[in-house]
Amino acid sequence: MALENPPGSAFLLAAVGAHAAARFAERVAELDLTPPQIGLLGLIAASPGQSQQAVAHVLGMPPSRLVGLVDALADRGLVERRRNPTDRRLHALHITDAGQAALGKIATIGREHDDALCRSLDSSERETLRTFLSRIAADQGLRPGIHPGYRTV
Amino acid sequence: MALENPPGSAFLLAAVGAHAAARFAERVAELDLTPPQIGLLGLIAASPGQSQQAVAHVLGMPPSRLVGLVDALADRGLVERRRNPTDRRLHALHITDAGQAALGKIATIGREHDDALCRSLDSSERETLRTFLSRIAADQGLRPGIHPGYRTV
DNA sequence: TATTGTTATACTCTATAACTATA
DNA sequence: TATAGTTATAGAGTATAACAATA
Repeated sequence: MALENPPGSAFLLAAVGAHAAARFAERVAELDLTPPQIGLLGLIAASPGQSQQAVAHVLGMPPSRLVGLVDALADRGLVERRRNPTDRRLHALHITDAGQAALGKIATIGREHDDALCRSLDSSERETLRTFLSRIAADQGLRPGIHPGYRTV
Repeated sequence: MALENPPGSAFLLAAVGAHAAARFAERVAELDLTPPQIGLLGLIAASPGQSQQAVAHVLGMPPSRLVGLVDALADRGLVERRRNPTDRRLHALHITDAGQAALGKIATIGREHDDALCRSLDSSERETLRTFLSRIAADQGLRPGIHPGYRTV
């Protein structure tokens, strides 16, 4: 889209945001994890014990898609499914110690990523940027910490 | 990715950017155009007469992918392929009057989209946001007006 | 009969590589 | 032999819908 001169805020946001997402995906590939898997891991850590249906609903994705993501994390021992004894249909999702350790590494990578992306802004400018982006996110109905890319479009 | 509290700049950028891109795609669907088609249309308008190979290289996509995009725009009469008489292998890409008209509508939609996305910022804040984003884009090697989503990852 | 999780199927998007026409 | 453009094939990712287990 080479349309406006200079480009508008929305185009810049989309372009820089796509770049940020691509660079983050590159960095975490080192851990053999994808951004969707990491988003799920973070959500399970933040609110453990939820059913797959509940988590899928929060992320705005079909439950069938969640199965594969949980499989990948469970195969590696980062999360576990615990059957509810009173209603054996439910699989409560919990993070493991290995999962917590992985989240620690991810947080470090995230900070490095943040610094590299915003190295052309000083610390006060970064704060201003975060303020503006948070305000837009809230105004646009984005839930904090949930990437809208999960949603059905 | 619900990892940091509060979320870092990179995550906010990726989330807000994905939201911006999704809303823009919704708006231009009314014209029966997709964002990649629009990006190509804008590039052809900005530098007409280039070969498909050259355009594919600028956008960072395989030439085979460009064929389908050009087909879609040419079928609708928005662009045209002109064979180079001295080297008949080359197809120079040009925008048509209908293509220019479509770009006009797209620009209007883009401004509306920009206003809706940034309605929680005043005009001076929007200017600051554009400044910061432009600086990040330049620092990160993003070429002005080219969406990095075209690139091979 | 309703609900949770899973699997099966089909569809979209894309890259790679084969092909053609021109040089 | 080399290059521009095109077509064919195959792979990834995803949604929809069918299915099995449990209530």
